[in-house]
Amino acid sequence: MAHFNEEVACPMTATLEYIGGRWKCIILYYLTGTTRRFGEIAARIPVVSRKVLTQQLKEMERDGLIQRTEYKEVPPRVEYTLTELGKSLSPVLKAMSNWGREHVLK
Amino acid sequence: MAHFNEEVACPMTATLEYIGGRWKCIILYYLTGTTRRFGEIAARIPVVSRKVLTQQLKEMERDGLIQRTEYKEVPPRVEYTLTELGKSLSPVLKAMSNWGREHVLK
DNA sequence: AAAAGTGGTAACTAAAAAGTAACTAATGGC
DNA sequence: GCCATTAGTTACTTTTTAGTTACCACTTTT
Repeated sequence: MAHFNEEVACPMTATLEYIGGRWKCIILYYLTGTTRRFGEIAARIPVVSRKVLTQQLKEMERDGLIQRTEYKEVPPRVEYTLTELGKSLSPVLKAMSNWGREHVLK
Repeated sequence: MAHFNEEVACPMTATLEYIGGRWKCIILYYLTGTTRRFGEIAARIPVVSRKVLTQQLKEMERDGLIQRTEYKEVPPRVEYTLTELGKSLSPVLKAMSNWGREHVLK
Protein backbone atom coordinates (compact mmCIF):
# COMPACT_ATOMS: atom_id res chain seq x y z
CA MET A 1 0.00 0.00 0.00
CA ALA A 2 1.38 3.34 -1.05
CA HIS A 3 1.56 5.63 1.87
CA PHE A 4 1.41 9.37 2.38
CA ASN A 5 2.66 9.79 -1.14
CA GLU A 6 0.35 12.68 -1.76
CA GLU A 7 -1.51 15.02 0.50
CA VAL A 8 -5.07 14.00 1.01
CA ALA A 9 -7.86 16.34 1.87
CA CYS A 10 -10.38 13.52 2.05
CA PRO A 11 -10.85 12.18 5.56
CA MET A 12 -11.92 8.78 4.28
CA THR A 13 -8.79 8.43 2.19
CA ALA A 14 -6.76 9.56 5.17
CA THR A 15 -8.20 6.82 7.33
CA LEU A 16 -7.69 4.20 4.66
CA GLU A 17 -4.01 5.11 4.52
CA TYR A 18 -3.81 3.76 8.06
CA ILE A 19 -6.20 0.85 8.17
CA GLY A 20 -6.72 0.02 4.51
CA GLY A 21 -4.31 -2.92 4.56
CA ARG A 22 -5.86 -6.30 4.01
CA TRP A 23 -5.49 -7.58 7.60
CA LYS A 24 -5.02 -4.47 9.67
CA CYS A 25 -8.53 -4.12 11.00
CA ILE A 26 -8.58 -7.75 12.05
CA ILE A 27 -5.25 -7.38 13.83
CA LEU A 28 -6.30 -4.17 15.56
CA TYR A 29 -9.59 -5.72 16.55
CA TYR A 30 -7.76 -8.71 17.99
CA LEU A 31 -5.43 -6.43 19.95
CA THR A 32 -8.28 -4.46 21.48
CA GLY A 33 -7.94 -4.52 25.25
CA THR A 34 -5.04 -6.97 25.33
CA THR A 35 -1.44 -7.59 24.56
CA ARG A 36 -0.67 -10.40 22.14
CA ARG A 37 2.44 -12.22 21.10
CA PHE A 38 3.38 -12.51 17.47
CA GLY A 39 2.55 -16.21 17.47
CA GLU A 40 -0.90 -15.58 18.88
CA ILE A 41 -1.72 -13.12 16.13
CA ALA A 42 -0.38 -15.50 13.51
CA ALA A 43 -2.49 -18.32 14.93
CA ARG A 44 -5.56 -16.13 14.84
CA ILE A 45 -5.16 -15.40 11.13
CA PRO A 46 -3.74 -18.64 9.75
CA VAL A 47 -4.68 -17.71 6.20
CA VAL A 48 -1.98 -15.06 6.03
CA SER A 49 1.70 -15.89 5.85
CA ARG A 50 4.11 -14.73 8.52
CA LYS A 51 5.91 -12.59 5.98
CA VAL A 52 2.82 -10.59 5.20
CA LEU A 53 1.79 -10.48 8.83
CA THR A 54 5.17 -9.02 9.72
CA GLN A 55 4.77 -6.40 7.00
CA GLN A 56 1.39 -5.30 8.25
CA LEU A 57 2.60 -5.14 11.84
CA LYS A 58 5.63 -3.10 10.82
CA GLU A 59 3.50 -0.63 8.90
CA MET A 60 1.15 -0.17 11.81
CA GLU A 61 4.07 0.27 14.18
CA ARG A 62 5.57 2.87 11.85
CA ASP A 63 2.18 4.61 11.71
CA GLY A 64 1.93 4.70 15.48
CA LEU A 65 -1.08 2.44 15.78
CA ILE A 66 0.63 -0.35 17.67
CA GLN A 67 3.62 -0.76 19.91
CA ARG A 68 6.10 -3.58 19.56
CA THR A 69 7.99 -4.77 22.62
CA GLU A 70 10.83 -7.19 22.18
CA TYR A 71 12.11 -9.18 25.15
CA LYS A 72 15.70 -10.17 24.85
CA GLU A 73 15.24 -13.85 25.45
CA VAL A 74 15.82 -17.03 23.53
CA PRO A 75 13.56 -18.21 22.09
CA PRO A 76 12.47 -14.66 21.31
CA ARG A 77 9.32 -13.11 22.69
CA VAL A 78 7.65 -10.13 21.09
CA GLU A 79 4.45 -8.49 22.25
CA TYR A 80 2.14 -6.12 20.46
CA THR A 81 -0.23 -3.59 22.03
CA LEU A 82 -2.38 -0.75 20.80
CA THR A 83 -1.02 2.75 21.27
CA GLU A 84 -3.30 5.63 22.21
CA LEU A 85 -3.76 6.37 18.53
CA GLY A 86 -4.60 2.74 17.94
CA LYS A 87 -7.12 2.81 20.75
CA SER A 88 -8.74 5.86 19.24
CA LEU A 89 -9.81 3.66 16.34
CA SER A 90 -12.16 1.71 18.57
CA PRO A 91 -15.33 3.48 17.33
CA VAL A 92 -14.39 2.50 13.80
CA LEU A 93 -13.59 -1.09 14.71
CA LYS A 94 -16.72 -1.41 16.78
CA ALA A 95 -18.94 -0.02 14.04
CA MET A 96 -17.40 -2.48 11.60
CA SER A 97 -17.82 -5.54 13.77
CA ASN A 98 -21.35 -4.52 14.69
CA TRP A 99 -22.30 -4.19 11.07
CA GLY A 100 -20.90 -7.61 10.24
CA ARG A 101 -22.74 -9.18 13.14
CA GLU A 102 -26.04 -7.55 12.27
CA HIS A 103 -26.02 -7.63 8.49
CA VAL A 104 -23.85 -10.52 7.41
CA LEU A 105 -23.87 -13.10 10.17
CA LYS A 106 -27.52 -13.52 10.95
CA MET B 1 -10.72 -10.22 -3.34
CA ALA B 2 -11.89 -13.73 -2.54
CA HIS B 3 -15.47 -13.66 -1.49
CA PHE B 4 -17.67 -15.81 0.70
CA ASN B 5 -15.39 -18.70 -0.08
CA GLU B 6 -15.44 -19.90 3.47
CA GLU B 7 -17.81 -19.35 6.31
CA VAL B 8 -16.66 -16.69 8.65
CA ALA B 9 -17.64 -16.49 12.27
CA CYS B 10 -15.70 -13.28 12.74
CA PRO B 11 -17.86 -10.19 12.31
CA MET B 12 -14.89 -8.08 11.35
CA THR B 13 -13.90 -10.45 8.58
CA ALA B 14 -17.51 -10.54 7.46
CA THR B 15 -17.58 -6.77 7.09
CA LEU B 16 -14.29 -6.72 5.26
CA GLU B 17 -15.68 -9.14 2.70
CA TYR B 18 -18.04 -6.35 1.73
CA ILE B 19 -16.05 -3.16 2.10
CA GLY B 20 -12.46 -4.41 2.12
CA GLY B 21 -11.84 -3.50 -1.51
CA ARG B 22 -9.35 -0.75 -2.12
CA TRP B 23 -11.84 1.95 -3.19
CA LYS B 24 -15.16 0.74 -1.88
CA CYS B 25 -15.37 2.91 1.21
CA ILE B 26 -14.53 6.00 -0.79
CA ILE B 27 -17.17 5.18 -3.37
CA LEU B 28 -19.80 4.43 -0.75
CA TYR B 29 -18.92 7.59 1.11
CA TYR B 30 -19.25 9.58 -2.10
CA LEU B 31 -22.64 8.02 -2.79
CA THR B 32 -23.99 8.86 0.64
CA GLY B 33 -27.19 10.83 0.29
CA THR B 34 -26.98 11.19 -3.50
CA THR B 35 -27.13 9.50 -6.83
CA ARG B 36 -24.03 9.73 -8.96
CA ARG B 37 -23.25 8.95 -12.55
CA PHE B 38 -20.37 6.69 -13.46
CA GLY B 39 -18.38 9.60 -14.81
CA GLU B 40 -18.80 11.57 -11.62
CA ILE B 41 -17.43 8.74 -9.54
CA ALA B 42 -14.54 8.29 -11.93
CA ALA B 43 -13.77 12.00 -11.77
CA ARG B 44 -13.81 11.87 -7.98
CA ILE B 45 -11.18 9.13 -7.85
CA PRO B 46 -8.94 9.92 -10.79
CA VAL B 47 -6.14 7.78 -9.44
CA VAL B 48 -8.03 4.59 -10.24
CA SER B 49 -8.57 3.35 -13.76
CA ARG B 50 -12.07 2.91 -15.15
CA LYS B 51 -11.51 -0.81 -15.41
CA VAL B 52 -10.88 -1.17 -11.70
CA LEU B 53 -13.66 1.23 -10.87
CA THR B 54 -16.08 -0.86 -12.89
CA GLN B 55 -14.93 -3.98 -11.06
CA GLN B 56 -15.49 -2.45 -7.65
CA LEU B 57 -18.90 -1.14 -8.64
CA LYS B 58 -19.91 -4.52 -10.00
CA GLU B 59 -18.85 -6.28 -6.83
CA MET B 60 -20.79 -3.88 -4.67
CA GLU B 61 -23.83 -4.25 -6.89
CA ARG B 62 -23.57 -8.02 -6.66
CA ASP B 63 -23.26 -7.71 -2.87
CA GLY B 64 -26.36 -5.55 -2.67
CA LEU B 65 -24.65 -2.42 -1.42
CA ILE B 66 -25.42 -0.25 -4.43
CA GLN B 67 -27.97 -0.16 -7.18
CA ARG B 68 -27.11 0.44 -10.81
CA THR B 69 -29.66 2.09 -13.07
CA GLU B 70 -29.03 2.20 -16.77
CA TYR B 71 -30.95 4.66 -18.95
CA LYS B 72 -31.33 3.56 -22.51
CA GLU B 73 -30.01 6.69 -24.12
CA VAL B 74 -27.13 7.61 -26.35
CA PRO B 75 -24.67 8.61 -25.10
CA PRO B 76 -25.33 6.16 -22.25
CA ARG B 77 -26.21 7.29 -18.77
CA VAL B 78 -25.79 5.10 -15.72
CA GLU B 79 -26.56 6.09 -12.17
CA TYR B 80 -25.48 4.54 -8.92
CA THR B 81 -27.26 4.80 -5.57
CA LEU B 82 -26.92 3.17 -2.18
CA THR B 83 -29.37 0.39 -1.39
CA GLU B 84 -30.83 0.01 2.08
CA LEU B 85 -27.98 -2.33 2.93
CA GLY B 86 -25.54 0.23 1.64
CA LYS B 87 -27.16 2.94 3.71
CA SER B 88 -26.86 0.75 6.79
CA LEU B 89 -23.09 1.15 6.50
CA SER B 90 -23.33 4.82 7.34
CA PRO B 91 -22.19 4.43 10.98
CA VAL B 92 -19.08 2.69 9.71
CA LEU B 93 -18.38 5.27 7.04
CA LYS B 94 -19.03 8.11 9.43
CA ALA B 95 -16.75 6.68 12.08
CA MET B 96 -14.01 6.29 9.49
CA SER B 97 -14.26 9.79 8.09
CA ASN B 98 -14.47 11.27 11.58
CA TRP B 99 -11.33 9.47 12.62
CA GLY B 100 -9.46 10.70 9.58
CA ARG B 101 -10.57 14.25 10.17
CA GLU B 102 -9.64 14.20 13.83
CA HIS B 103 -6.46 12.15 13.84
CA VAL B 104 -4.87 12.53 10.43
CA LEU B 105 -5.95 15.83 8.96
CA LYS B 106 -5.34 18.32 11.70
C1' DA C 1 -19.06 15.06 -42.82
C1' DA C 2 -16.76 14.55 -38.95
C1' DA C 3 -16.09 14.82 -34.11
C1' DA C 4 -17.56 14.68 -29.32
C1' DG C 5 -19.72 12.68 -25.57
C1' DT C 6 -20.82 8.25 -22.20
C1' DG C 7 -20.14 3.87 -19.99
C1' DG C 8 -18.39 0.48 -20.54
C1' DT C 9 -15.62 -4.37 -22.46
C1' DA C 10 -11.71 -7.24 -24.22
C1' DA C 11 -7.04 -8.43 -24.86
C1' DC C 12 -2.57 -7.84 -23.54
C1' DT C 13 1.22 -6.15 -20.54
C1' DA C 14 3.27 -4.45 -16.38
C1' DA C 15 3.58 -4.04 -11.64
C1' DA C 16 2.55 -5.18 -7.02
C1' DA C 17 1.56 -8.42 -3.60
C1' DA C 18 1.86 -12.77 -1.64
C1' DG C 19 3.56 -17.51 -1.05
C1' DT C 20 7.54 -20.81 -0.02
C1' DA C 21 11.60 -22.70 1.71
C1' DA C 22 15.71 -22.19 4.08
C1' DC C 23 18.13 -20.09 7.82
C1' DT C 24 19.29 -17.74 12.54
C1' DA C 25 20.23 -17.52 17.78
C1' DA C 26 20.52 -19.35 22.62
C1' DT C 27 18.36 -22.06 26.03
C1' DG C 28 15.87 -26.09 28.13
C1' DG C 29 14.73 -30.80 28.07
C1' DC C 30 15.77 -35.75 26.81
C1' DG D 1 24.92 -34.23 21.70
C1' DC D 2 20.47 -33.27 19.53
C1' DC D 3 15.93 -31.49 18.93
C1' DA D 4 12.36 -28.14 19.78
C1' DT D 5 11.04 -23.51 20.51
C1' DT D 6 10.09 -18.18 18.69
C1' DA D 7 10.01 -14.31 15.71
C1' DG D 8 11.40 -13.14 12.35
C1' DT D 9 14.55 -12.27 7.48
C1' DT D 10 16.11 -13.21 2.79
C1' DA D 11 15.91 -14.77 -1.85
C1' DC D 12 13.23 -16.49 -5.28
C1' DT D 13 8.80 -17.81 -7.60
C1' DT D 14 4.00 -17.53 -8.37
C1' DT D 15 -0.31 -15.29 -8.20
C1' DT D 16 -3.08 -11.39 -8.15
C1' DT D 17 -4.10 -6.91 -9.27
C1' DA D 18 -3.89 -2.97 -12.05
C1' DG D 19 -2.79 -0.22 -16.13
C1' DT D 20 -3.14 0.59 -21.31
C1' DT D 21 -4.97 0.74 -25.65
C1' DA D 22 -8.45 0.05 -28.88
C1' DC D 23 -13.19 -0.31 -29.79
C1' DC D 24 -18.61 0.10 -29.71
C1' DA D 25 -23.31 2.47 -30.12
C1' DC D 26 -26.13 6.49 -31.52
C1' DT D 27 -27.31 11.22 -31.19
C1' DT D 28 -26.12 16.05 -31.11
C1' DT D 29 -23.10 19.68 -32.21
C1' DT D 30 -19.73 21.96 -35.27
